[in-house]
Amino acid sequence: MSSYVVTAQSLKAELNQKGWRLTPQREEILNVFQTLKQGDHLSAEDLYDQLRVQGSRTSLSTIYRTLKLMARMGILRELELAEGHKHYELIRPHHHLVCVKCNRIIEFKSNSVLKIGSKVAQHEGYKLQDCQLVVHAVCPECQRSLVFA
Amino acid sequence: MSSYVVTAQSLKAELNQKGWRLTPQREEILNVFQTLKQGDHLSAEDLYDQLRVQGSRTSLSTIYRTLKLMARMGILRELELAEGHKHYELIRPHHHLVCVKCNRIIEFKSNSVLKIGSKVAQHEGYKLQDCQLVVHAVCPECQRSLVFA
DNA sequence: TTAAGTGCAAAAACTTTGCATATTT
DNA sequence: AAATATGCAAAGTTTTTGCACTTAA
Repeated sequence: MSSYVVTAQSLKAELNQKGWRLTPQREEILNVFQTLKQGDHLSAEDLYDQLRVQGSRTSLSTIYRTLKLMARMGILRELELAEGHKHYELIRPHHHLVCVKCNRIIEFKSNSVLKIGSKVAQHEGYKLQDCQLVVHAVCPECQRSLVFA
Repeated sequence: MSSYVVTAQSLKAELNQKGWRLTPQREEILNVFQTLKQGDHLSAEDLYDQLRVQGSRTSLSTIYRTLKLMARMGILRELELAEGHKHYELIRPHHHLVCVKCNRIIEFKSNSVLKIGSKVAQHEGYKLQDCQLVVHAVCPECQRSLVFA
């Protein structure tokens, strides 16, 4: 998977190779994801707000376009862990344990899962881009609470 | 995972236990999923159309409400495999290999994945509800085509 | 009987698009 | 210079909600 280390440089190279361009907006967006702490993911709106805080004037349209582009390129992973809208994060090999009641998320790693994903992809002649296990479960606190018990 | 065999009866029991009700609409919706062939998933709109064909007058509102309810109960699995809207299917232990370019989907099984999921959940004190691996990759046809190459 | 569920229509939330302008290559 | 990208505003989709009426338990 090519995306373990994406830099503005490598992004530019990859874009140019396809006749596309590295714009300040795309670079800013990549930068936000790169400086995000592990386990965080952003929605389009989150990203918009964050960029505003940094003084950027990038529009929501551009954000949506860029998010989709980078997801297609295999740089960002699109997540639908909780209710509502999509979230994005840089593709890194890790997985999610999500509480179906309170949406709390624990991140974990597993080489075995990656191996299984690679094997399946290879078996079908697919070229692997990302491999993500989502475990839905009820966290200890929610098991004790009576809400939706 | 309790949902391997959901029947109208067991659904009614589970609902009543929480002070909720089994309505004709909920039963119809469950029935559509039960008669769906393996590998199929429905969006809210799909389900609405299908119910219409069968002569049901169930509203879209009710469909959305029921889908969300059954997903929370651990009967349905919420999927966000392709672009656009959510899809739903009965929870069965299986996984998805998705082409990131054409969205073609191959379904596969893996006991190892389930084992990993169970172990992680248990380790954190979570009560397992569902465990799903999604492998994103490029299918052979799309590797050959030049679109987004 | 009565609390939960439904349908409708309206609103909200999220995402995409057309077009004129600005920018990378 | 030429084609791609952006911003804006408008439109499109998908999902949620308020409320009066209905219905399962």
